[in-house]
Amino acid sequence: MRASRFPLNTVKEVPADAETVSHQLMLRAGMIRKLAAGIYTWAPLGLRVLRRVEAVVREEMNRAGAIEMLMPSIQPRELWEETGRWEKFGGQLLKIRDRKQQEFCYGPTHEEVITDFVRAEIRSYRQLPLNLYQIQTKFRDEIRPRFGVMRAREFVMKDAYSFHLTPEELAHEYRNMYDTYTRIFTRLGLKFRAVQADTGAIGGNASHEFHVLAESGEDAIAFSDASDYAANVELAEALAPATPRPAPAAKLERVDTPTQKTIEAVTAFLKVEPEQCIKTLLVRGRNGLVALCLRGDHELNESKAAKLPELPGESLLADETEILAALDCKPGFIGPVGLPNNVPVIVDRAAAVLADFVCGGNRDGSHYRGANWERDARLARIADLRRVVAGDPSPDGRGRLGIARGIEVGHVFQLGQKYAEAMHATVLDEQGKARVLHMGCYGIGVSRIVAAAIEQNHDARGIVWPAALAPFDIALLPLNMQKSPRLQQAAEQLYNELSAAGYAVLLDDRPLRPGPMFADAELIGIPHRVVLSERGLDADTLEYKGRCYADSRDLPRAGLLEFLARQQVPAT
RNA sequence: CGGGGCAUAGCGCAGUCUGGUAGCGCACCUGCUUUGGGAGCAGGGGGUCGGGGGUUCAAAUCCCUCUGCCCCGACCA
Repeated sequence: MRASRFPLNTVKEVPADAETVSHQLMLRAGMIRKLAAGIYTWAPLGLRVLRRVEAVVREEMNRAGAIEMLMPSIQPRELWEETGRWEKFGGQLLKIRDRKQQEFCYGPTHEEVITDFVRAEIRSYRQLPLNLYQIQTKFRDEIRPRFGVMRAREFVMKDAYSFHLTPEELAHEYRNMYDTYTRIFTRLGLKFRAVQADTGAIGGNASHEFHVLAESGEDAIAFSDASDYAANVELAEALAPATPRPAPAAKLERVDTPTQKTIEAVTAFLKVEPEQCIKTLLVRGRNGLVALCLRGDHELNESKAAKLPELPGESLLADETEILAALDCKPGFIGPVGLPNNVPVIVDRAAAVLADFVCGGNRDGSHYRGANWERDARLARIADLRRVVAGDPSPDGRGRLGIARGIEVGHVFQLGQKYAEAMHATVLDEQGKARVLHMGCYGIGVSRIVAAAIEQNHDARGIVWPAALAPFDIALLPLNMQKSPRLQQAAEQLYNELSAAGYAVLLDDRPLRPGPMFADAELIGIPHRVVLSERGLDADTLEYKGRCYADSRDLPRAGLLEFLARQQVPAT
């Protein structure tokens, strides 16, 4: 590609509304342009990168035996009614109407469409197992799109769906996809980690997320320092403390805490540590309010709470009005001691081994100190409620947990029969009996990977693409070529040679001074730079510099192809 | 959904308080000089000041209203 013919619109100034490095660099490099909140145009430069991600994904999916297809992005309401998700999916589902006032949604995912397709097309167990995928634009009406294409409303996703006669077959394909994802992210040059994930409201047996490790990541992942245990923090189990609860030593005593409503204020006021306090959260249960007790320094893990049988499948804190209706005090002074019997108390494992603790007094402006379970407060129900923190023992019994931040770029899921059952997707088995299909689904955030790769690979001058993702392999920069016919000729010749050898070359034939040429090549992150100059022609050399190296080196002009081959520059 | 902020040339901003017919930097176009790390000089093009309504002799500026965008928060007692 000749730079004079390619819309390279790089900018020096950092766009005002871009917060993350990847967003800033993608805008500065001219890869994307915003059209509306969370909706982006992929400029030619950005599209080249996106296509390279797609190429790797496609190649590995095909190698794994999956088969590509393409489903519509517009989907009729009726299909979503079958699974109940027209309502349940919530505000993220973009609903639209056609001229006849028929309702559709813009697909945020394709379980319904694929299941509809498969139930019509696949009739026999002999056609199984089957793994179908597509690479396609999705739309999710995010509450808060941000960070450019990292959390966009419209984005490109690879979604695959597999169908099986038995759970064993499904588990087998799940493993196949897990391994395939590992290969994909490795080929893309990303530092990533597969972690156990919450199956959440979707249900199902097993699920793993693939996270690119980056400080700007929106997810927290917990991993052991001594084993390969890794899980999304939402899922990571907090083990019960090994030490038993000490016997009560202190007397229960009510203390005045006129304005101290938070753990921080109470501990400062009473001169105790948060570890010695119990905080009590009131949540909406199936039948009235439920009290959740945690140690003062711990935080509630809402997805763990949501799974408690006492809660309606989600964890919503009660508001002040509800609390005042049930208790005689405001939030900030609630505690397990003397709580009405119609409010069930669920105690976190770590909170359950405290003795002589401080807790709310169930009266405004009042706390207890020296409180003890069983002696002063009910301890009928103990559960794992809290978010793990760094230093907690690993749930597999080996090592301690660390917490890292990650960007979720892939998710594999054993869905089981949830959709097949709702939509009556069956095949006939050997006995001629209808059997409901078992289903898996496997997603990769293709456009998000572009941003995630930049988060991991950049420096002060711009993007430093992993080889597999670079929009061009080589930047060919002839310095001041418009003044020198022989330099022009040499550049053209080298450009043709490199292109013929399969490299994606950007020949910078713009009449620019050297500075801006170098700056552009570095900003857009081309891995290899070859400089041609009058000086070099005289000496029959050219200059090579790798994007991630500080220094350049002179090479004999004739030896470039051989040199590049040794550098393992990818040729497409 | 709640709170805050912003909207003026492709981008980044000033001008708004105190009304008087729109400006700076980058980018872009032309010419000359320059040429190994984002050049210099000279000239030039580009704006219904987010939309609508109102006040006024006069509105980017004051008032009303709508829209879009950004940030923070969504209750950890």
